[in-house]
Amino acid sequence: MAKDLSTREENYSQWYTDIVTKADLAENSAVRGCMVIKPYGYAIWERMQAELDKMFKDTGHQNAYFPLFIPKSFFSKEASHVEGFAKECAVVTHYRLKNDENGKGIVVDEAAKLEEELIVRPTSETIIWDTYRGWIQSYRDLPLLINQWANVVRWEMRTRLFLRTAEFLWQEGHTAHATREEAVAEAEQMLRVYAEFAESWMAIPVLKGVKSANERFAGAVETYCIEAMMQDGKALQAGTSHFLGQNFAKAFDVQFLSKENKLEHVWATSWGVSTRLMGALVMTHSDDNGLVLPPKLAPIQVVIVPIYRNEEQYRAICDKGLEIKKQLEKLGLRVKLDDRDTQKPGFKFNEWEFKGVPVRLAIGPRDLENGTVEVARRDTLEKEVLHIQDIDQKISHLLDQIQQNLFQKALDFRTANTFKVDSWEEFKIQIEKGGFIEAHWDGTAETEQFIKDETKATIRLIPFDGEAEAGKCVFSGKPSARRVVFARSY
RNA sequence: CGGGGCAUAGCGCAGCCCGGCUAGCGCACCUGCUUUGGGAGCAGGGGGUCGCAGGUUCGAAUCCUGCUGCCCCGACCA
Repeated sequence: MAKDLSTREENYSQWYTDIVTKADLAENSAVRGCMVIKPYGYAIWERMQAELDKMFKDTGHQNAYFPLFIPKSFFSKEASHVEGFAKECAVVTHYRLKNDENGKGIVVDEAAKLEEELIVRPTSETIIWDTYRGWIQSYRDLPLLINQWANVVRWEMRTRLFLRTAEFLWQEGHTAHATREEAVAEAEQMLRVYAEFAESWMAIPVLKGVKSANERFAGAVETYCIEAMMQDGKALQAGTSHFLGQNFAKAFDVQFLSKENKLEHVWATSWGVSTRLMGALVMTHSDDNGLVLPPKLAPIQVVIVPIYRNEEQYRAICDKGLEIKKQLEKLGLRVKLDDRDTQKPGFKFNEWEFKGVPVRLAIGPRDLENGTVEVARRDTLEKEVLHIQDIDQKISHLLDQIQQNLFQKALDFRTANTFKVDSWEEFKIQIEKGGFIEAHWDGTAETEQFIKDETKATIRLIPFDGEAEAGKCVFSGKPSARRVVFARSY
């Protein structure tokens, strides 16, 4: 049915690219590694932003904006942070162009060299902490709870639309607290916010946990994360939240006077999700017929397609369609009446299916006579005929059902592809098949590295809700107190 | 930065080995008529410095040399 689309079976990564480009979410740009997010894709991102922003504000955060450029010297102040990002920074060295003396276009004016080079932010900890020094004097200034929506640049070798691009959009929260406990609680709280968003809005089930030292954010004391399973069995980190300890406060000399009149360094967190979530959304729900969107994030939740033979029918059916649209919009639904006279119904059916619209209503002459409408749901591709007077209640209910069904399907898939493994032989076999592996680990970086080198699998997280269970490390045989989750990842 | 491949209409490709008339096909696009309950049919039409620069030749998309760009595979990563 869906022509021009690879199937997941044939070529999973081609299938992903096909959906992103053909559903009009994004395309590659003239700039290597950078994408153009197209209106339909951006509309989904805006819906994500709107809900996340509300969740951040509900938890007491305020938005602000910090510069795109960071003085190079700021980067060197936190040792492990520099080390983590140095290899992928874009650097601004000059501030002026001029006409080439030989008449060959525009060249960099070497006379306009910056005294101090500027880094295009790969993340904003350094510029933000340099700023916070001026904002924080006393415990009365704490906690400081700030978020920013921004673009960042990480010069990646290999890029893929949404999943890894040289420039991407994200939000980064940066908070300052008087105590260690409060900062840890903040990092944990924001991870719960992310998990809630992923599960309730994106219909993506996620595991919550802590990263191993190898996978920790550069400059963090502890990194928390949510991990989702894609349909090819690989893991995708969907959000991270970091407890930064006093690392940045010390590097940037951010101190406050406590109630006891003692000068102390503040405690910090940072947390972020990016346009990568768009990739997660595509890879979690979509099928071989195209994109599948959860109703809560779909820019169009219901599309109405009129079917007609002549001008007279066209007008009568579009009138009815408009009536239904208004009726549904009163319930707060996002509805589109596709009254284009330039495409045939069959074309429209396929197009909206490909674009993942959760519910399609078709109205033709027969329906007009019978007072009915054909309802098709994107997730199961099932169709039924309803009486027009029933659609008010039924459509809202159907959208809820679709939202739940998508979550349940994704959860069932993850459950079916999660395995407890207790021997190294079994581990090597299972990892080839994909999915999450729950195995014991001796807690050493050496073992983790060895497993990665041998199998390309990494520890995705040490689950929060993992039950204590004594066992032996799947690789070294040394004692272990709990299982951790291994997988190959994006 | 190492290994491989590609560059011909908006997109996808054929032609190149073995040089030769006006460079072709599918999709898309434009016009008209018939159509419209799962990607319409027919007819007509528009669109190309064959990546760039040299060379060989009577003649180059095709052969030779150099350059540039892009893609794929590896090391890095949300």
